[in-house]
Amino acid sequence: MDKSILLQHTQKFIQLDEEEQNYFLSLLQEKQMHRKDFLLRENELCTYSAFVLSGCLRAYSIDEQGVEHILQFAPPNWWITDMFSLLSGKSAQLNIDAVEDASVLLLSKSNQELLYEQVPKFERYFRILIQNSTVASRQRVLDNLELSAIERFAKFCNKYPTLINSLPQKQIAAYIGVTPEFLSKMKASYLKGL
Amino acid sequence: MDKSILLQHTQKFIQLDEEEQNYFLSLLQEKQMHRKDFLLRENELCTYSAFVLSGCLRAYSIDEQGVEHILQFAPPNWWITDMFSLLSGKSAQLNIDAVEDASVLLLSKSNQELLYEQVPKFERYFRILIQNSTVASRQRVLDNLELSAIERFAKFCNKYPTLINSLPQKQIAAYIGVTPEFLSKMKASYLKGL
DNA sequence: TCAATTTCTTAAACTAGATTATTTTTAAGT
DNA sequence: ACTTAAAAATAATCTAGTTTAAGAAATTGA
Repeated sequence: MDKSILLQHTQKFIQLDEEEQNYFLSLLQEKQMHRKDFLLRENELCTYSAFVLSGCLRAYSIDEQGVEHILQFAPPNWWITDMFSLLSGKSAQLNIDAVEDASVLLLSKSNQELLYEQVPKFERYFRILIQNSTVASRQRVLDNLELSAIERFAKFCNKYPTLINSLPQKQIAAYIGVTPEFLSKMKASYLKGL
Repeated sequence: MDKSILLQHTQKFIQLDEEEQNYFLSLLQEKQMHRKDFLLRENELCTYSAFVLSGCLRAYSIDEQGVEHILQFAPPNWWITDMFSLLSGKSAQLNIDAVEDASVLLLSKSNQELLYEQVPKFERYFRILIQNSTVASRQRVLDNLELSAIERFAKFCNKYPTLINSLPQKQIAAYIGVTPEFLSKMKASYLKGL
């Protein structure tokens, strides 16, 4: 699988010479995943971040009643990890698996630290990504506070137009925070309104 | 007001020599605030981050019906800003004001960039803070998805035991995502249950 | 210190969204 | 292609949390 899309991604934020690019790639490990394969399970230790080359992963938790709640989808060009576990060294609350066949590049925590030491520019690269991620998750907190279920659904459709068709509706419901039954009902009454 | 608590804070994450410390402090501007004074208003451009020395600030948005939704409280030792506006240069959706008399240190965006150039260690300092902030806001997204209002209230009490007494109940409601009336009701039925 | 404003409580009526259950449709694995 | 399982739709019932309203308590600032 072609790793150049990751280099294109880094180039948006920092300038790397040939040697730095090769060093970066040498720290990564490629992995092919099939639908439903896990990258991380609850209670394990998360030691990797993953960059998605193709396919799609998701990060989710399972509550006491066994219901899944999806924190993040990662289509191509996205990083995904359990940052809490990765940083704290405590066991993960999140599961990460593939919603469809996927190919990812893994960066281990120790290699990431090595990378920061050898090529300090990467402090900036990851700082910027994490900033964006903070902005996004804060916005989602606000959305949950101020928007109704229908509005959250509409926003999801605008934000992830590609996912909307490839993803089971059930998982969209688990992301926006409603039951699958209610999402179905919302769609029906929305279509009726046309 | 004593700026040393900020230096103590940085020292938890990076080691600075005397000169670097003084340089850092020279980039900061102290500001005294009274209760209800604004640091930022919706639709303005956010150009500062603030570190709270004493008192308490909050960041919130106001929806179409005029209802406030609180994204963050910032007691002493916390940074607060509208990261979206600061980074994008677009106008703020957030208001930031003081919930009680406060004293803060302001770091302008341009001084922050200067700081990254002059003392690259600060890339690390802010990266770590932002990482923690991402972890916290992602956890809050999950909490909103999986916890009931009572559970969110209990979690808030555990997490901010000091705020619980100094803060109007109305604002706690605006943070956990319920109406003040329902929070009052929850408290009453909880106490009855004892 | 006292009026004015804001905050808190209580309670009844209401609604967005959950739950449970059944049927139909779609997709997956062999 | 076939079989089994998973996902989606529909509908009736139920409930956590909202809305509206009005009085009591607490803060505030002048």
